[in-house]
Amino acid sequence: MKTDPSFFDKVYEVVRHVPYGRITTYGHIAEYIGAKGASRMVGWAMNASHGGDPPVPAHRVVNRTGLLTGKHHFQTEDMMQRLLTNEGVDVKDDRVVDFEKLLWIPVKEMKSELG
DNA sequence: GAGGTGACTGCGA
DNA sequence: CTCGCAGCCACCT
Repeated sequence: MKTDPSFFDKVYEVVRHVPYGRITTYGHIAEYIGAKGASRMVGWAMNASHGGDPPVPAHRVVNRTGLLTGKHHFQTEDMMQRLLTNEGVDVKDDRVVDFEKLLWIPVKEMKSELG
């Protein structure tokens, strides 16, 4: 079908599946939608997620090092960190503390969900 | 149709 | 450890 969901829609859906108090990375999202290596597109999609409906918790998406690289694209630079801390995710120096523990992998978690 | 952009990632020095 | 380069692919002009 040429009317298949856009690349962006795939990204949005995965991000929306990220549970509360959890985070994921661009690479894992890209891999899940079959665009492994195209992690840049994920971030690009996030930029278009503003005003999306339903809203996309872009603040739960960070780079592979847990760094809040996209915080500059929020309403305010401290918005991303604030949202994360609000969910119980501790952030320090623009990095997610114990981000590996809070890391949520769609390719892994979503698969289990299907079963 | 062609060129430029980007909220990333991996590898080498 | 830090710094730089190349690959990746959809969207915009």
